[in-house]
Parts: sequence; C-alpha cells; structure tokens
Amino acid sequence: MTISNTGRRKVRPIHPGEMLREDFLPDYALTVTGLAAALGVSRQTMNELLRERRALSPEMALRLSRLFGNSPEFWLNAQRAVDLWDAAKALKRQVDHIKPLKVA
Amino acid sequence: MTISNTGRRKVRPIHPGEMLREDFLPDYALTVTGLAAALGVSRQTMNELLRERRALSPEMALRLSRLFGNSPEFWLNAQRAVDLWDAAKALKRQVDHIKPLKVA
DNA sequence: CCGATTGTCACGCGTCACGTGACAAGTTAC
DNA sequence: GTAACTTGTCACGTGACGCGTGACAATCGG
Repeated sequence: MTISNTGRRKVRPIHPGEMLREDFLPDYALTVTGLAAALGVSRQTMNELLRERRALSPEMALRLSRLFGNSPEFWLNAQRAVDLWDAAKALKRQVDHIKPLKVA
Repeated sequence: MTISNTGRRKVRPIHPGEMLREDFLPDYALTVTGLAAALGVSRQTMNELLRERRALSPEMALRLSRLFGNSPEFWLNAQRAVDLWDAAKALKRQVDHIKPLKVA
C-alpha cells in the first residue's frame, strides 16, 4: 500500500509549496522572481505559494507541469492530500455523524 | 493507458454532480433533500452540486465517501478532471508561452 | 382539502487566489 | 562610495465561489 491513503496519516502531508521551495528551486537554480516570470504569474503569487500561505490552484498546476515537464496531477495530488487532511481535521465530528448507507 | 489522462480529452469530463444525479440518487433511492440531510448540509448546497453549478469541495468529498463507503479521492478525482479541463481550456494560450526547462 | 415535502430561486457572508504598488535590504556597476 | 537595480515581502483591493437562510410554486399524502 502506497502510504498516500487519506485520513490515516498522523502528520500533515507535504505542501506543494514546500516541494517547490526545497526541491525544485534549488535543483533548477531558480529564484522566486525567476520562477514567477517563467510561469507568467506575479512575484506575490509565487511568494505566497512558496510560503504555503495559499493552495496550489489547477491553473498553477498546469503552469508548473508545463515548465517542469511533469503532470498537473502530480502537483494537485500533493495539494489534495493537504486539503483532505485539513478538512478531515476540521470536520471530523460532523462527518462522524454521517451514517454509512447499507450496501443495498 | 487509462483514458484519465489530462488535456487530451475532447469532451468535458463527467462532473461529480452528474454521477450523483444519474447513478447514486437512483441506486440508493435518495432525494435531493434526503441526501442533503444524510450529509448534514443544506438542501441548496446539494441542489447546486447536483445541477453542476458548483464544484465538489474536499469537505463534500469527505461526507460523500463516508456515506457511500468509497474514498474521498474518488469524488475529488472526478472534480479535478473537470477543473483541469476547464483551466486548460481557459489558459491554453498563456500556458503555451511557458518554455519547458531543460532536463538539467 | 389542507398541511407537509420537494426542487429551486434570491440574497448575503466569509474565504481565497490573484494582481498592483510600495518598501527595506542586498547586490552590481561605475 | 554612491547610484541603479534586483530580491523577498507586506498591504490593499477585487472577483470568484462554497455555504446557509428564507421564500416560493408545485406536488403529494392522509
């Protein structure tokens, strides 16, 4: 089982901004400004993404996948993992009230 | 190759609201109101999702997966497909301007 | 026949991704 | 050594969107 299973993780999944900041920026020798320019977005947008202050949007996933040659799903998988982790944490009580339907 | 590959599809992927409306509602004999109540959300929220007027949120994916016994990823995969399809359509020109980096 | 339920609309609220403009600190050029 | 530029970051405003509430006509059940 690939540990990407949701809701069972104890620690918050890696934010895509951390991947960018820790791996991609150094590997490709890019600055925040340079990356923003290469993607065609504002420096502010990249800055906030790198600092994990905002989520990675589908549009951003498209741009990054084009630039780095990977898939948009790669980026969105990472974002979805943290989205689900955060949502599960916030909605745990409410979701627990939902009674699973019988298999019919 | 599973045809879930992104950007190559000619037709817009199935919206999760259509899945709910066409498959799950009939199979489980649920009404919009009944589903909303079972999930703990407002009728308006379910109505707009079923009519494909809004996207399926991570929170909603959690609720649905709990109710129907499938994974949140199942629902979010469907939503992501349409998000990417829409984004690719809207940003095509801008994304085409991005020059892929050399493999370094 | 009347009350409850159903699907849908209009409205307002809070959140969030994004761009623009500005700023201090650091770097480069001359 | 100073002037010009670049870098990361902050503050502000905007449009989009998920969600709940209240109201409505139509339908259904007792």
